Amino acid sequence: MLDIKLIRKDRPAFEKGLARRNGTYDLGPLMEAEERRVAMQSELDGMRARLNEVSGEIGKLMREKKDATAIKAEMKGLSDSVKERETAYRAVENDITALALMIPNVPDASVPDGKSEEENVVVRSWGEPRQFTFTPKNHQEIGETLGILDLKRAAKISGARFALYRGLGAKLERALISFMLNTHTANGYEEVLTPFLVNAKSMTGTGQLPKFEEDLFKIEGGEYYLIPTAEVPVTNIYADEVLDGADLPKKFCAYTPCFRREAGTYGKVTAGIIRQHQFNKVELVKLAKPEDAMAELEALTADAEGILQKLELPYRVVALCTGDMGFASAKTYDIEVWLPSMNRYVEISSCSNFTDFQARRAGIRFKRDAKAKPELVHTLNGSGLAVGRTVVALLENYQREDGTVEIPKALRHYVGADSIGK
RNA sequence: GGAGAGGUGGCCGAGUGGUUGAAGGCGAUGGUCUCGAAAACCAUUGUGCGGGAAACCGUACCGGGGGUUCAAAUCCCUCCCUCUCCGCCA
Repeated sequence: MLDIKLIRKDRPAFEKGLARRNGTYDLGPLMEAEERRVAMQSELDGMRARLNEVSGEIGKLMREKKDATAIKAEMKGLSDSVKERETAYRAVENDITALALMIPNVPDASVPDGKSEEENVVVRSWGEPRQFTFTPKNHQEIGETLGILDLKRAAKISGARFALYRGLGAKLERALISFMLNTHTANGYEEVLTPFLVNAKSMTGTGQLPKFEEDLFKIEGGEYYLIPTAEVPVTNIYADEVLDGADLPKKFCAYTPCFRREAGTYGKVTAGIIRQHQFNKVELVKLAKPEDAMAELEALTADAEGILQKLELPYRVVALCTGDMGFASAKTYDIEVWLPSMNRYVEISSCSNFTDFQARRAGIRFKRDAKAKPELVHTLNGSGLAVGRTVVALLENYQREDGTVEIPKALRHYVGADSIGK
């Protein structure tokens, strides 16, 4: 959510920022409602002041055993109209909230302009795509041949876009989760294990609701949503709290499964386990002081990259352009890993600075010192990494001509094997 | 699932329907004292919104929502959450 007070001060700046995104966002209805709200509040406050004053006088009269019937009757009228106006005021407030929740974050000045992912900017690359002396297979073929991936039976159990890992495949997935969490905790992130079902308030706090409900799985009965990312439960850990500025930045890492409807993606990658309704992910989340947030984004991205470096997987980092950035983000880097079967880089992590956008929705604040006013923190997160896609990258990049797969050195003692198959 | 108790300021904890934004304690902050510290003492100490350059003024908030009343932390309804006991269960 954007800062309505700030919009009031400099509306053109916000309009310019929003215009850089895809889609058009009209601040008109929001600000008109806000103007109405302010006028209504002045009026209401005045009425309530009068009511409070006279009520005090009535109290005095009653204690002195004097008659207050007439003045009571008069106040009944005022009291009733206050209630009427309060109802109208609440309606306007609700309108404002509903409108404000649908407006995306303003892109940071450093974000490149652009309409679509075509215009994202490659920031850096690491590692060289391997030159194969044979035709590399895709991960599905490798995995099924090795008996570590059984998508047919996953489809039988659940349906399309689900995975069944077996044997060393299952162990590889588990090993990666441990490896990632251990790496991140060594870098100062606190490991947390969160609920995988959350309420609507948490989803609203991070921005999945109300606008993107169709992307989410909702539990029948209406109480809970399955998390689409650990970002939701982790960012909301300190919702409606005031943190001590000395404790910032807060750094968390968390493993969770992620559940996504993937509605409207029928045309997109269907082969293998690239795009699933359920996948595992290790997430990094930070709560930072505003002035530190951009530097923390760089550091967080580097921490995510560290995993790929240890696994010796070639990747590149891309700065998303304004047209490709997510709803809540002010700046996003995608990390893309090289996939031989597709002969291109594919997203394996997305690292974003949400500035105060989520913090305002979720009510996450901090105090610089004991006397200071509370301020909104800035929130950040990034995948560190998507585990399923890491398996894909490992299988494809480390495949041998004989169909076996080497396990990268950093992972061997987690898996307890040097290779898969043989 | 059955029975009961409770949700008040950063924390603990009072609170008879009317000078209660809320006693008291702890903590925190500033000060006095001290070579310094501790202790003691004094003072200050919530958040949102509106107005104001500011001092400050107004208003709302005692789990959420609704109601009764001139007036609600206090009464009523409802929802949520926490705790205790019994049952069941990973």
